[in-house]
Amino acid sequence: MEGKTKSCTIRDVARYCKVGVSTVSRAINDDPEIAPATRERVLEAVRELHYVPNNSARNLKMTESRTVALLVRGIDNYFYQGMYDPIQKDLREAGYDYIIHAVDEVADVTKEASALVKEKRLCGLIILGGRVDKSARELSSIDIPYVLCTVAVPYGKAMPECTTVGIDDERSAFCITDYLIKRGHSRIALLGGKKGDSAVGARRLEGYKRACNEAGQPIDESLIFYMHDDIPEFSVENGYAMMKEAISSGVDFSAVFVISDLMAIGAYKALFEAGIKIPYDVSVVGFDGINLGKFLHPTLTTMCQPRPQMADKAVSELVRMMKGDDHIRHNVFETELLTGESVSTKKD
Amino acid sequence: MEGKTKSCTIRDVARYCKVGVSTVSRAINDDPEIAPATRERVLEAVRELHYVPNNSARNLKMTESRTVALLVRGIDNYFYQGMYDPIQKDLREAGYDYIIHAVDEVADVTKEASALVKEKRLCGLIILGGRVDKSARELSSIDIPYVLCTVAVPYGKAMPECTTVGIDDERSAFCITDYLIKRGHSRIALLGGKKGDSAVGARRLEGYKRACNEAGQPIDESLIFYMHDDIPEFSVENGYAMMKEAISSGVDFSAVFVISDLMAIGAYKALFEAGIKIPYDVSVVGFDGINLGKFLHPTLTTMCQPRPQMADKAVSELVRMMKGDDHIRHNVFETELLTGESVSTKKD
DNA sequence: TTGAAAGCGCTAACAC
DNA sequence: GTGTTAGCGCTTTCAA
Repeated sequence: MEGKTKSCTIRDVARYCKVGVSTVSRAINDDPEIAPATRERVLEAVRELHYVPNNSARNLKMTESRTVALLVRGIDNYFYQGMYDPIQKDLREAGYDYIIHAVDEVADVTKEASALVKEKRLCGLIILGGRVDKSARELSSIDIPYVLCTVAVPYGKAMPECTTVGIDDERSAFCITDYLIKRGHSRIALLGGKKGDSAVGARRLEGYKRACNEAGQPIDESLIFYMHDDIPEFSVENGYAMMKEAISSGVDFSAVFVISDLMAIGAYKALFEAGIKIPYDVSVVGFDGINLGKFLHPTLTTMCQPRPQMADKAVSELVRMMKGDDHIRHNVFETELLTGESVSTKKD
Repeated sequence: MEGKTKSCTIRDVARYCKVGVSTVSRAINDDPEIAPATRERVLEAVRELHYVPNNSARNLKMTESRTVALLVRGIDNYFYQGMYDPIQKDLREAGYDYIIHAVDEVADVTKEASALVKEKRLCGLIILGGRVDKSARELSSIDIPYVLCTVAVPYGKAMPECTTVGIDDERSAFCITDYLIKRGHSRIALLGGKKGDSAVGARRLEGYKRACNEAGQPIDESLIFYMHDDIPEFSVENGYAMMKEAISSGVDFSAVFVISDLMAIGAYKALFEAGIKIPYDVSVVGFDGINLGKFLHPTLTTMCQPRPQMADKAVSELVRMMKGDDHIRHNVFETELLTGESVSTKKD
């Protein structure tokens, strides 16, 4: 058993094989102009010595790479499931390596991004999730092509000056609320975002309000419930707590619009525990279109974000830009109403 | 609007402020022995120029860091939800920075780990998920403290020679199968791992078999179902497909042991669609103890892996080792039977 | 308190 | 084909 040897460098390998460092470098980089015999000898030594190239040094030296990073904010967000695979596949097919770097909810995406770019000599970047606000300006310090995918833009703010892939939250929320209204519901509760949220929560709230307004229904603030601050955002648990709050508030409603499917699962539970039958007593709609919705009972009616297509687009847009086209584009995807069994038609 | 300026370096900042590079270095690293006035001036320039230090160069130079990496295999695995937070929090409290690096299912964890260690000058590493098989030997090339958390060790293989945190899959599977047997079930279907799996799937299968054997029940191979290769492992969809297969096979069973909770959600759906009532017609138990189980209807009986405690332990073990204690320990956590409403007692 | 200079490990010119 | 060598951008002695 060897002790904690100071990790060996390219020079150690070179010395070991009695060759120059560049020969070792060539061997490990599959340089064609090296004698196959030498290459084998070097590679053998590499294995022998457990040599692993120091990427920092490598990245420092190299002028360009074929590496794209996927920067994810909120790694455990169930919503992204189903996006990693297409992104990875598309990127591979386009001939790029890729790495996933996750940052936690509180991290500064912009900073992480800049650091990552420098560190890895990235040639492209996809930022998944997060929001763009005051730090948006600083995004411009990223000097390689990048695209923002499903990144929330606070209501009222201008779109960032970079390529984006997303949906129109306001419009989608409008549509699904309108769907409920068309089905005869006039008292629709909203399980929304955090109080004071200015991103997705706010956009979806706006859509909800507009639908009510256009249908001539006054907004009843007592029908609007906000996420609990002490429970993770957009979680099942939060949906459960919010729905319980709605029920115990005693306010009357025949339908609920829950702004995320995961929260809707929690809402289901709260309704069930209260003996309220979906959709007979109360109709429920979610938002996102995660796969779990189809496995609920009753299956969940929701607005589906076309995640695989969005993932594909994020990659194709990035590839386009990496090839030199520095046009900025905002790709707004249509959401699709996924009809489940959780909504009933109300006849007065 | 500035063009794509070649990203600026410490020398650019130095020149801009008319100071030496080391002064800039001191400023950005909060070196105490620098005049506050100079520091401010430099920091101002840093902002002005959008200067971001190149981590590769930094890591290359620095001899030690306080950075720990969390290497996750299968980033979209719902199971890990609830582990990121404690790990992050514990690490912060212990005074370490940390980064999350995700590798996809097919990547070579060992290689990624070695590269990451060198690249980031890590002082510690937690590997979450994945399995240890032929590459186990090469783990030894990681020359910093690291711990394997919820990493599957193939059946029959010796435990790796490093600190681990996990559960006894065989024993846990035994317990929950035994629980079903004690509740009067004698024909228990198993929705297991992939055919030929040698890790968790195999261990849980062994536990199932042992429970049957010890209860004097012969193993009926027709009761054992394997994951479909064309559907993601351990997914809801796979559980659904497997359960459908079990139902349509016509084989008789009064209970099902599903080796993951997520799969159990799919199984629920298949049973429901077939008009089979849980737990009256068929009892269902899962494995893992993810939060969603409590939100199902009926709530899921399952073996709960104490994820937060495992996360805490992973960190405390790592910290212990980083402080110089190079003792290896295998921490095997007890799983806990979480009783839900999905199991009925069968009286003959 | 600050600046000059020596590398960290690697790649890529350039010589041989 | 292979070796020598000049940096990549940074931190860190060591002098001033």
